[in-house]
Amino acid sequence: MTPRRPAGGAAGAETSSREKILDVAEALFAQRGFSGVGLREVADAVGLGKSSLFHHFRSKVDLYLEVLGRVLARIEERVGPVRASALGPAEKLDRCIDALVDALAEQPATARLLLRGLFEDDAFPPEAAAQVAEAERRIQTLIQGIGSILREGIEQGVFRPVSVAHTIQTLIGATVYHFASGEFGEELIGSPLLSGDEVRGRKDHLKALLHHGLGA
Amino acid sequence: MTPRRPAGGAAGAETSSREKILDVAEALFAQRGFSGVGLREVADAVGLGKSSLFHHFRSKVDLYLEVLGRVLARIEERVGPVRASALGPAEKLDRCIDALVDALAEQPATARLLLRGLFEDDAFPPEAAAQVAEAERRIQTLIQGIGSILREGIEQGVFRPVSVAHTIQTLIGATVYHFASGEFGEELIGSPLLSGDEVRGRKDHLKALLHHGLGA
DNA sequence: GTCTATACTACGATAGAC
DNA sequence: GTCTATCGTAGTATAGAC
Repeated sequence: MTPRRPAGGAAGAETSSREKILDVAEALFAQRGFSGVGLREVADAVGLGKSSLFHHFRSKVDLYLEVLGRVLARIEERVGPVRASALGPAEKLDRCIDALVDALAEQPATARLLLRGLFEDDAFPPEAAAQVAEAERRIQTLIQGIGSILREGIEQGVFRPVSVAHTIQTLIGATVYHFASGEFGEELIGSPLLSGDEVRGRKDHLKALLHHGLGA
Repeated sequence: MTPRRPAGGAAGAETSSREKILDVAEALFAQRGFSGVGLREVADAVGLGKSSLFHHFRSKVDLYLEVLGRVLARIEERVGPVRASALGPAEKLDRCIDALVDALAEQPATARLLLRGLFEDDAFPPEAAAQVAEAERRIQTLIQGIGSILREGIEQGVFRPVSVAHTIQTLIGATVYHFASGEFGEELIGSPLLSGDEVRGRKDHLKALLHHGLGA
C-alpha cells in the first residue's frame, strides 16, 4: 500500500521483487497457513517463475519466517514506545491496547499470521531453529511488556489482584483473535473489521471491559 | 478415552477402525491443520495402509469435516442444555462459560480445531459445500445462544449496555484461543492448561472479569 | 535476476486381488 | 476390510542457459 524507496538506492525505483514476494506471501500464508500455500501460487501472484523465488529466499521456510519477522516488527514498532513511556499502569494499559489494535488493524494479514505463530507448531526443520527461536523471543518480550504493566498496576492497587498470566491470555484472545476472525467476525459484527469506525469501536469495547473488569 | 460398544453390534468389540481414524486425524489436524497433515501420516498412526482410509471416508475433506463435526457435537452437548435452562441472564452466562470451558478442556484437540474452523478458510471443493454450510450453521447457533443471553441481560439491566457482537468476539477469543494456545499458553501460565486446577482457574478468571466487566 | 528443464518426493485417489 | 500397485499431479529444490 505504501511503496518505499530502496534504502540507499537511486530514486525512481519501484518496489523490489523481494518486497513484492514478501507482500504476496504474507497474504497467502495468513489465509491458508504454511502448508496450505504452494510456491507456485506465490510465484504466479508476483508474476515470476517458481524458481526465481529461490534467488531471493533460501527455502519456503525461510520465506515464511521472514514474513513472520516483518509482522512482529510492525507490532513492536507500535507497542515498544508505549512500553518505554512513563505513564501510570492504567493509562499505559490503555495506550498499549490502542497500539496493539492499531498494529493488528493496519494490514489484514497481521493478526492471522500472529495467531498462527502463537498456536501452531509447524514442525520446522532444524536448520531454521535459530530463526524460530528469535521469533519466539520477540513474542515473549512483547508479552512480558504487558505483564509488567499488569503487575505494576496490581502492586499500586489500581488493578484488582487478578492472575497476570490469565489476563494476558484473555487480552491476546480478545485482540489477536478478533482481528484474525475474518469473514466470521465481519458477519457477526456486521461491518468490515478494519474500517476506522470499527477499529475505534473495538478499542472502546476492550478498554471499557478492562476498566470495569480490572478496576480495583 | 472412553471406548463405546458399536451401536447394535455384538459385545466384546474393540474400538472400530473408523473411530480410531477419527481420533488420530483429530489430533493431527488440530496440530497442523488440514493441509499440514498427509493421509499417509494418519494411516501410519492408525496402523493401516493409506488406501484403507478411503474405505471409511470418501476423501480427505470428508474425513476433516467429520472430525470437525464431532468436535462441534461435543460442544453442543455441553452448551445446549444450559441455553435451554430457565436461569437468569447472569447465572446463565456463568453456566455457559463453565460448559464451554469444560467442552474445550475435555480433549486437547477441541479448541484448536474449533479455532481453525473459525478463522481459517480452507478452500474446500464445491462438493463439500453442504457439509461446510452445516458446520457453519451449527457454529452460528452456538454463537446466537450466547448473544441471546447477553441481550436478555442488557434488557433486564443486569449487564451494562455493551456491544453484544464485540462481547461475543471477546468471549470466543478468551475461551477458544486460551485452550488452543498449547505450549505457548502453558509456558505463560506455568502449568498444564487442561489440568483440573487450571481449568477451574480459567473459569474463575473469566467469570470474575465478566462479572466486573459487564455488571451494571 | 529471471528463465527452462529437471530431479526427487509426496500427495490424494483408484483398481483390483485377497 | 485391508492390502499392493499404480495413476496423475503438485510439492520443494537445484542446475545451468541467458
